[in-house]
Amino acid sequence: MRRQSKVPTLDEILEALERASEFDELQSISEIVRDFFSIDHINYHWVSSSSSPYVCGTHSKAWIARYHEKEYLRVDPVIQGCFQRFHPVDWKRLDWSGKAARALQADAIAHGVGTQGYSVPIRGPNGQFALFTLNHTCSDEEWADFMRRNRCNFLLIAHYFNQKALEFEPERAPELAQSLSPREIDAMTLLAMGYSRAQVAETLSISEHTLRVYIESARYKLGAVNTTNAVARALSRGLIVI
Amino acid sequence: MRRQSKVPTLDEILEALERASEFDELQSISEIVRDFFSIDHINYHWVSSSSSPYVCGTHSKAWIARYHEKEYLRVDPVIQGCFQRFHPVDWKRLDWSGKAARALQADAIAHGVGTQGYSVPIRGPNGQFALFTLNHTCSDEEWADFMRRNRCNFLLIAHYFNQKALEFEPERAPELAQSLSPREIDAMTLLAMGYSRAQVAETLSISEHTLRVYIESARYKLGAVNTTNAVARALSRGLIVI
DNA sequence: CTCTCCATCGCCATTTCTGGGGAGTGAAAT
DNA sequence: ATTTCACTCCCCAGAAATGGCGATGGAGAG
Repeated sequence: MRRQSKVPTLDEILEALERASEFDELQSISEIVRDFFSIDHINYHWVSSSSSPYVCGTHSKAWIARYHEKEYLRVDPVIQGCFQRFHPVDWKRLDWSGKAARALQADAIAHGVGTQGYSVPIRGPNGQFALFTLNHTCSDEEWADFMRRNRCNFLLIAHYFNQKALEFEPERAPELAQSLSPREIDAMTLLAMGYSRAQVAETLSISEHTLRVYIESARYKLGAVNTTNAVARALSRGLIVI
Repeated sequence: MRRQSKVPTLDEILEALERASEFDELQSISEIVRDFFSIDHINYHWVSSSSSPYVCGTHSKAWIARYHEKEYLRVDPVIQGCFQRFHPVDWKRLDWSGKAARALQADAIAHGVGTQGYSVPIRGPNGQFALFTLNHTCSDEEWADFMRRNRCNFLLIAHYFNQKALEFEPERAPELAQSLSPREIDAMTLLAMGYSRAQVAETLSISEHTLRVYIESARYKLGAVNTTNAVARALSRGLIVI
């Protein structure tokens, strides 16, 4: 048994994650994970621009502040690339050709993020989306080899981090019970597909007025101020899919 | 090394999953996984009401057919429970009190599904959702102990199954879109947040006419027919976040 | 047996979008 | 150096969405 040794096993790290009862613990576990894998940085980032940022990891405070200040979230190829993928992705495989993306990249390296990156997308209920990211400075070959050996571990650690984040932020998904009725889902889906109200009403074989009741009702349930916002909220909560 | 033995290691199972190139292979790997864990059933189920069902595993064809015939999808507490959760869930912890749910439960047991169940929710891009389920007939204590020991493995296997399913259904993946300009992203984001055009224009400190040019331009790039559709597409492609 | 929620229908006035024109600047890319 | 593209500004008229009023019947839950 290695229980007494200074370096914990992966299982012990997962257990520690499971036992964590407050945010600060995640922060210190981040450092343990980083040391365990002997890499420069690990970072957990719950991606959402509307609510307060939810980040923990070993990146410098300066970098995190700058990331928000510059609103890099909007142009980050890591975010955009991972959002469309299921599988974790090496940063080298992303598209950094945009001007804003290159600026972000240079800024990140200047802030000591590292030259190599690997991000695991994680998704929870209601369209929740987070990234678990590893960073290091080393050769491409070393990095690829390291990833080959450890990516399963990263999947698990990412999962545990996200589980805790969801636990600590229950207000993120509170009025989930307010799901939409089947007709409301139909209406929202067709609207998201670009149908006008008249077309939706015809498609659903109901009067346009009835349709409006559904839209209003969905809008109310979603706390949206107009149809576009209702569709956006329904989409980002995973209530509809287009 | 157990490489030569008849029973594969978990790593070998994951490798086999990774190598799989067609649907039928997943079916046979399901049986290997079932035997590996010595349980009654394992099942991978891509949950989607719109497209054709996507199921593989060791449940009987009769049960799968009945599940669809009876439209149990709509009332299944496993689906409803897992859809709202991030963490895998034991079927005992779900709410089986509804009339339809109890009928489903009785029907499932009659079809040999087993008395114990454990389902892992998995989510991919664009609201993709799937379940990886384990079933067995044994005591609650045995089941709980088995799950404690193996749930990390199930997370990984579920992930690999889903990865393959997504690979085999490429039409679900949206074409990687050309990105929007910063101003277009601003416009789409604010529209998604429910701002009217006048409000967006004021927020961005531009004329409403200019704003319209951005919206039109984004709409064209996204292949959208109207603003709501453009916002929906931008959201589901991860170009904007709200 | 209520009570809530879902599904369905109607009218009117006002606000907001949409689609059709056109035009000039500066920065980046080829 | 020429082209491309992002960004900015302007007008108008018709189409579409919104807000507020109200109503009936049925299914399921407590």
